[in-house]
Amino acid sequence: MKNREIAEILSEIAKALALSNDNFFKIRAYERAARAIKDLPEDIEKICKEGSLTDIPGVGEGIAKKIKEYLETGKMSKYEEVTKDIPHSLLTLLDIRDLGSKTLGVLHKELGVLSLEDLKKVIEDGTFAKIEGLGEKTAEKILYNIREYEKRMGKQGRFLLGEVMLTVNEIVKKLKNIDSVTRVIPCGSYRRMKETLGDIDILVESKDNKKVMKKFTSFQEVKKVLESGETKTSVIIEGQGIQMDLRVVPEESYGAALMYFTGSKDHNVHIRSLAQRRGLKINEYGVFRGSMRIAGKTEEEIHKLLHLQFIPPELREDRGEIELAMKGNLPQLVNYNDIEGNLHTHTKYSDGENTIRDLVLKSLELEYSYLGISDHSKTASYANGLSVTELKKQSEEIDRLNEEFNEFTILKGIECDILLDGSLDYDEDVLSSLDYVIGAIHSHFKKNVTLRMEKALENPYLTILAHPTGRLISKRKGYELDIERVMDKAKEREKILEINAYYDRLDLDEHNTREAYKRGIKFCINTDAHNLRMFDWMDLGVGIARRAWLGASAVINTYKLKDLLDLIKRNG
DNA sequence: GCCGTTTTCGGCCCGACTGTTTTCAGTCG
Repeated sequence: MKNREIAEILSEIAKALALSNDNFFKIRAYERAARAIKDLPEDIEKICKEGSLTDIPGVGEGIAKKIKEYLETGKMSKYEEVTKDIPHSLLTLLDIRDLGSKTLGVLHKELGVLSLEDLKKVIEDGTFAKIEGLGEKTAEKILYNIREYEKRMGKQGRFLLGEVMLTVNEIVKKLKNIDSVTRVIPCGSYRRMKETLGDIDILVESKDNKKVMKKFTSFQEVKKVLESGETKTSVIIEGQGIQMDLRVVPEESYGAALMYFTGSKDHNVHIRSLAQRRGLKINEYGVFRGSMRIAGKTEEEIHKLLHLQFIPPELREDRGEIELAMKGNLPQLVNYNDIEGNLHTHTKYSDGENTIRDLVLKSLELEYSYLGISDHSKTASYANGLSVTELKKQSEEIDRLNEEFNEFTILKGIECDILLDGSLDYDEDVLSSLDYVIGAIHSHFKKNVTLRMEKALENPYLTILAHPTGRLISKRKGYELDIERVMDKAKEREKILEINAYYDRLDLDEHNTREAYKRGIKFCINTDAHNLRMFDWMDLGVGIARRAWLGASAVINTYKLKDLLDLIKRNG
């Protein structure tokens, strides 16, 4: 996939144009196209071959032609042209907070700044502060931001959703405890359930802005206050170093503020221009006709006023959801409370921390109606995989517990290693004694992974393929495999692909999930839980499913027990 | 450079905060 590569080039063109003071709207067009391509679910080369580049929102004839040129020749002449007199080292300086193209353009022109070293030098020798419009305070602020920039250089610069969830929950709880606060909702990419976040946006409903801001900035989690006004405050959070933006609005504006603060940016721009064409104006305080506010209290009433079906946050990416909402054709998405059970879980029998009973009680707390136990198979010695004898012992314990909890069902499963030759880790008679088998690759990531998976998918006993690409978001790229072939085989053999909601895996990701969904493949959302707390990651997996536009019928662990058994028995 | 429920030309979302200014430009989301 060259999506990221092309997005980066378009973004650099935008930066170069900005430094040359080119047309503002042209710059924005490049930025928008770059964002759309970076987050595109499909492979851009495939789209180009189909001749449908201009179907991408924000890509017109001009940019399509440039992308085509790049894919065919490996070069983009527009990029070469605009960066001819602007070194790459200058463009990267635009990633420093509060240093925009206007300021950097002046520094380049008047002080000859070309690099980070140059920039530091002109700040330290005082020439920076002498430029008209700048000053000591700005110099100090930029210097601080340079240090922060240097710290995150080389790092991804984004945070994992599952990683920031705890921090967010803590702070939401504290905010709710403030007297005048009536509602607190995390917005932004957090609410849209993107797998990684750049920052955290929190919306508060209160009549006493000053009090909220004062309390918030004094929370012990706050490391530095970037800015703080009547309605908006930005801080850096201790530990993770993530930025948190807090916005306070009154009740009558809460719906409009939710929409504004949830984004995405492109979705908002699209919605607002739609309103504009109807003679309306939308901002974070409401929908206005002239100076009259005619809506704003809830998101639902704003959608209704614009003749739009309600658009769930996870779809708000300007990928065609607005057009569908206009026609009332949005997909019915799987819901967070549709999940009936977790089928990929580990117990003390292998490398989990809890007993089967503990997991049953946790499942009951979550109002699940069944639970699948899937400890590791015998070859997975590093994870204390189960011998045939141990598996039998576990089976007997499950029988006893099933009698004890008669309204609830525990299913017998296994996370079975797919071996080097593509075979499964137990004999047929063992596999056939189980309710279902999850196949997983845990070793030899570079050896014939595609072939091994294909062979495993042909095995009649395999039910579900675990974490199909093997990636770890922040650490490991994944197996060397042809995921398209694996998807085709899964479809052919009617096998189920797992959406593994372990916070660092999130595998399949939303793009592959959407591709597989288009093929008519079914999924199972699991948390791969090794302890009770990990059960709470289920929402991450449902978030991926929703972002990939999946309906509940594509997710087998939303089925009632009987339907689930029908499916996996037929399958296994 | 993109785009169309007044348009294939002439628009392009909207507002908060800060610092350097005496009314606003730059940056951000």
